[in-house]
Amino acid sequence: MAFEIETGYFDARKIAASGQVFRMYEAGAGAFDVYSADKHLRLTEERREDGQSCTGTDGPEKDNVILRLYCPEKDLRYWRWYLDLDRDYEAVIRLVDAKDGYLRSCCEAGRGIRILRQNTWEMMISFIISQQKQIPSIRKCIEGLCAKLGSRMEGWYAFPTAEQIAAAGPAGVQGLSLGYRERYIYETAVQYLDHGIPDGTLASMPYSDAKKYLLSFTGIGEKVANCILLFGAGFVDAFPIDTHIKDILYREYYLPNLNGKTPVPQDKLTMRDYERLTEEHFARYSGVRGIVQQWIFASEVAPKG
DNA sequence: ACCCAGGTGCTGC
DNA sequence: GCAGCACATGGG
Repeated sequence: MAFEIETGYFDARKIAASGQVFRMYEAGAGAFDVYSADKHLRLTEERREDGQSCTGTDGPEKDNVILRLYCPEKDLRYWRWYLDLDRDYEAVIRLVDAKDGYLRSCCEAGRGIRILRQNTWEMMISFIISQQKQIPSIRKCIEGLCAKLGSRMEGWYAFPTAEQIAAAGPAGVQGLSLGYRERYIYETAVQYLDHGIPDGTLASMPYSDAKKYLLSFTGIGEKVANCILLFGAGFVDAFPIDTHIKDILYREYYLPNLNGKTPVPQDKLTMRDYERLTEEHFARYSGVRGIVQQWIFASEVAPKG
């Protein structure tokens, strides 16, 4: 079944390349296959040329995209929610400090990127895999894991459930180039079956409780927890700080604001220092800092199509 | 051969 | 609390 939705601020290619989702593939001009847990969506995107391609000015693009969702009717609500179409991203763009030229260029480059509301369990395992890996390699590992342990669908594999990973035993996660993450994945699956999610969904918990819960799993630390909260639980204020974001914070917000003081070398800055930098310079984006983070990451780190 | 990748766990102070 | 190190594997 095809369902048509008019929207604005949507760029599927940028979303697919933004590093937040690993199972979203371009399948020809303006068409994308998205896989989430045991669901599949074929998405097409048609852009109306409303005047010009807004380079320079920041005039809001109003409902200039027609999305077509091809999926079973019972999944329509899931995918609509997944795409986060109800959030006003133009309002977030309007928050951007006019004096912050760097961030202005990032949000222009990142215009059209929405923060997807992905499956929490899938994000837990995906971002455990992501540590110390590059995005193409992460994709390969995830597809390998799906093919080995996930349910076979028509022409693709579902993301393996915690039951499937745990039932396969420690050997189930071997032979997939997961390296030292094998243990993290297997143990997290077992722990997930034990603890479950305390009270329904992470999204319904207070932020700090949700984070504490995630940190209790083997292989989930501060950075991975923030990615899960941001991409898999709807906490758009979560701000994952990885090596790239560290470099950028140091270059764009630490060095230019020394006021004559002698710089501390970057490898001397602690995690607290980076958190302090974010607090200082991104306070005005409180509540939506994850969106800002994604603009930065996508415009500077993610593979440029 | 060397360095790095969307880091985390463990140890020792 | 925070530093220092080990941990697999693939790619430049």
